[in-house]
Amino acid sequence: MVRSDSRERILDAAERLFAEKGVSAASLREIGAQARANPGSIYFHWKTKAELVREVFRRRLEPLDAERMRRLDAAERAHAPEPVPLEDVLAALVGPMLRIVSGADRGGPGFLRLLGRTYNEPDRELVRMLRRDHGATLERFRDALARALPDLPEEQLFVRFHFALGALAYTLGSDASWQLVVGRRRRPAAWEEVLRELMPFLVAGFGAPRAAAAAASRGAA
Amino acid sequence: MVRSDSRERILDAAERLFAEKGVSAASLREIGAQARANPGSIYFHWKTKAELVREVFRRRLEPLDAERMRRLDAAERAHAPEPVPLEDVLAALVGPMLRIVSGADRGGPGFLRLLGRTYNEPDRELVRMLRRDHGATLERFRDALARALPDLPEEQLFVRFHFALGALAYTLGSDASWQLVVGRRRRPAAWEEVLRELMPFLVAGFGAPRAAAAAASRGAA
DNA sequence: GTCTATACCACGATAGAC
DNA sequence: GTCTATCGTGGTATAGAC
Repeated sequence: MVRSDSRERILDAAERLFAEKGVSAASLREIGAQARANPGSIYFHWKTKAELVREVFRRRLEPLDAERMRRLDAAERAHAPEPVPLEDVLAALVGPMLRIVSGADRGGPGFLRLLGRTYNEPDRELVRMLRRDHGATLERFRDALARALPDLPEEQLFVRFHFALGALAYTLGSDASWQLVVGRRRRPAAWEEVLRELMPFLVAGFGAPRAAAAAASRGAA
Repeated sequence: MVRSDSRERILDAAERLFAEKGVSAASLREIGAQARANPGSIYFHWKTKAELVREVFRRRLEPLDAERMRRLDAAERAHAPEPVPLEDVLAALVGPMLRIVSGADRGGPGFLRLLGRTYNEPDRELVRMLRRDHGATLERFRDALARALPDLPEEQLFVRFHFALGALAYTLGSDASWQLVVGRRRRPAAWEEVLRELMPFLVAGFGAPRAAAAAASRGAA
């Protein structure tokens, strides 16, 4: 408590500001101000801004990834030698986010917005960092999806996984973009509900018939 | 031609740099350098950076939106008093992008990446501008989707439209994010092919059973 | 219409007092 | 461990020569 209280305050403020204005637009000065800490003291805890960013993500993603893995592990055990069904794989991927959204986790929803935006971030270094630290989870789920859909050619599976991540990231990251769709109406539903709606959308999308062979698609029997 | 050659060069350079590094990270200095024009002369053509950004978008989106509208108009005429089928609505939305991607339009693919990213941009002003200038198209397609899916409650339609735009925006905007999915493999397919794959994914997603039922569903084909 | 030069400010980062 | 003070860089934008 006495040790380093400001450290946590800085992480909280950084997370909030990153989610609100984007990582690059949020300045250390402003983070310091919101955390009631001096911008200079950020450099006592982290060597650079990038290190601070990294810890903001790690603090949230490590438990999130761990729970996703746990749920996928459990599903794999439950289905014995059979592959885990598509719905259950997706539930293990998306479900743990519901928990964070559901509010027990202070500031969690803000982080999900940040996360959604960051996957589509132009900053190469940031995405590379995210992948180095947390890419293993996505790879594991990608492989689980491949086992759940053995008839879908690998390349199409990758593309569809990409679509799914897009729908997810956009849903999480958006805020302003809701207004593009919804216009002046009230937001259509609480986040929890929206994530629940996402599931059947993705299940159906993954199960869709293949695109017309008109594209002269290569490979893939 | 003689008149203001640098003006077009500046727009091209700005578009390229916005797509590559993001709107806020691309500086007027760098834009000027790439356009072989002086940063100062940008201010002869536009009052602020925001005005330049606005024109970069307008230059591409106006023809794109016009073609989308034309195709939707044509589909509506073709289907007489019946609503346009879901696939055709989506084709009118996504199809015109294929043209741009297909290369006749120099720099077009770069713009699509920019567009995809911008819908999820933290910068409130930028999104507001985009909506003011080009939101009418999305509203029109949203309404066409509502007519194509009369049994889907309005709120769920909105949410699914949002998912669809997310998959689309992410697909367009990504580049780095492909690597998250695909790992070290080669890029799975040309963009044109990927957009074609998107169609059945979205059609199936829109046609999915409602969420409540799916929560406990097992063994869906 | 395009250039050079520059004002002015906010940024990330460092040094050193306390 | 936190502060103040400050450095150098690079951002948007402007003034004025050509």
